[in-house]
Amino acid sequence: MKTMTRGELAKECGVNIESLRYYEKRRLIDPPMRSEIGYRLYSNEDAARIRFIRNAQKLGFTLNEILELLKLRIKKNESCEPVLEKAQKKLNEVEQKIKGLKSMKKVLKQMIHRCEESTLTSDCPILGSFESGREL
Amino acid sequence: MKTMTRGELAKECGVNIESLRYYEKRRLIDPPMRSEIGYRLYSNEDAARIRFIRNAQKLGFTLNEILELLKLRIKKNESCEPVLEKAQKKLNEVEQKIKGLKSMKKVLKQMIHRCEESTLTSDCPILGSFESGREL
DNA sequence: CTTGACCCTGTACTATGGTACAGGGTGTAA
DNA sequence: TTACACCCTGTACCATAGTACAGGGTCAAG
Repeated sequence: MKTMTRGELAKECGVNIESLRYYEKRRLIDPPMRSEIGYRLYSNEDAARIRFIRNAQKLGFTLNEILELLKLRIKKNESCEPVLEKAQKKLNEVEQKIKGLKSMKKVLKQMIHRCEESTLTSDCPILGSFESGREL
Repeated sequence: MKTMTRGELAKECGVNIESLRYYEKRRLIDPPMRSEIGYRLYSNEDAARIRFIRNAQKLGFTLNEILELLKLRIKKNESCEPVLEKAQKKLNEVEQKIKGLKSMKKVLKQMIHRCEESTLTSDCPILGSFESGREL
């Protein structure tokens, strides 16, 4: 299996080299294999995990939430119940976020439209964008 | 016009009373009117602004980004060009976020499905969820 | 055989986004 | 008239998520 050093992985995933150690400390990634002289050796799965973490962060999830997401793996001989429940909860969160982003999208489009039509008004559509989405 | 004190606004918007002062310092809200004895008096528009801020935060925008969004108001006698450009940029960001959330949604649904069907496997679908969305 | 580019550990510092006082004023209700 | 719930300012503290050393090891190229 192809492996990467810390610097290579950091470059590959576009993260700071120190962040990798930080994620390891926070248990977001498993302690990687070590070479004979003690260098960390990362797998492609580690890379996928790092990319997942960065993407999820951009979507507004905290590292703790991301840890929860990552723990949602189904292991053999283990009850599915708790996983199912958490996955369902996360799914709801994700759907709420999508909803919120869609209203933001709508309002941005409105603004772009107004600009293009030169319908200059001083009221701000952006403030109304969540009026009916307070529960997010 | 109906006004609110700091405590009332905080309660109304479900935020800590001190956060309001913090947002004022960060210029996310204008310095509000003051009563004769110096109490802050907030309008309904201020409340909408606070709600917008909180919602946008949950969607993964930083306070600086939110400030950018809030500045996207069209003022009379002002060129629309820069607003248009920024709005377009923000719109792209929002669309990318929606994309990312949709792939996360898909993968969560998959997991729920697997759970329900008791198709226990040890491979984790979550890691693949962004494989084709690295540009987010 | 040493210089440069990596890696290791531990620890300290930073930025962001709050949150919590301390010390003081106001205003109404018992 | 004093107790309580508010408000004010300034400043200090906190958690999260990194980021940057210091001090030291490894190894390939010149």
